[in-house]
Amino acid sequence: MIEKFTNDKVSEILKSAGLRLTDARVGVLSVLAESEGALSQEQIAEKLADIAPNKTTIYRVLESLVRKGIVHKAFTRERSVYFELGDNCSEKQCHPHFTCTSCDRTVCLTDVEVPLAGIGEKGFEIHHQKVEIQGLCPGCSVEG
Amino acid sequence: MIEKFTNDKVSEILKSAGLRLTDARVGVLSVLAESEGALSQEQIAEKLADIAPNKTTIYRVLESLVRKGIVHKAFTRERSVYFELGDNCSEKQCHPHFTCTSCDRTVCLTDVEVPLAGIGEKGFEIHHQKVEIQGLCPGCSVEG
DNA sequence: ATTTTGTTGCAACTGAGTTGCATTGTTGAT
DNA sequence: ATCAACAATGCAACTCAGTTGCAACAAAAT
Repeated sequence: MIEKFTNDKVSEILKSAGLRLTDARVGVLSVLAESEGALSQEQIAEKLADIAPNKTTIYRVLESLVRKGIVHKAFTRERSVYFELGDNCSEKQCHPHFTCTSCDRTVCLTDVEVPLAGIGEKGFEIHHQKVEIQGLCPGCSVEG
Repeated sequence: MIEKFTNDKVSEILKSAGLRLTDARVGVLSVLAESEGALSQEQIAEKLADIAPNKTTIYRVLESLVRKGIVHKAFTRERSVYFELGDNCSEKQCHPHFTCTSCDRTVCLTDVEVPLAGIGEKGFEIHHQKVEIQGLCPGCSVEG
């Protein structure tokens, strides 16, 4: 598997965003870069057991990264927020997320495009459009 | 303003869903029917001050209504879930919700259609697609 | 090296939503 | 109308993701 982000790349991202280079930030960003899908604070904490940052720190790191647009809040499940890198999203739209109601897994549909809602002429200015889909994933729809 | 649902209509909906007719259920359903937008448990409780059902009851009523598809979880904001009637949604898609990042209001775009993601040939079976939009509402985008 | 300023850890807190259980209300059969 | 069966309710205690205040600390600028 190809490392999406080298350590140098992570440093560069943080620097150019005007964020200080700290172990926690590098850790969180690396974990998100290596993950297939979005992760909750708890999942990030598990993967950072070696540097074991406090959960408050992880939340604050995520907050700073979200503010800079580097990380997105992908969706909320079971009362927890799931975070992911914003690099698989176009300017105004995140890739859709599909959650299977049978096997309960969530999949990132990074190659799927859904057009922006046509609400420009009504005076709305779209900054960000998010699509969430529920249904049966390929595996479960065959079995059913 | 036109009452969307008469009391008889509410009774009928509950009966045909196989749900018992109780004060709490009629209350919650009426409140949602009369509301412009989605409401949280707390907002529903405020509007039901006359019958003052316990918050547990409201959560359980909402759960039963969601299970029957009468009510939808529209979106999550500030860690609370907002509920609305499912009657402004087509079979497989809810109307989009727009949240203004300036005035912080959320608007139901009931007349806006966004096509379903084209993921059928990949084996996904879409049951429900939800669209959330952030940006500036007509009022705020003029001022800015 | 020192100052400035942003970051971290800790412990205590918040509050939306949940759970178990005793009580009450709805419904359908008699 | 009465009653049994079962579903719905209220209450109090709980859960747990996320937040807050503050003191200690570390990164970057001088």
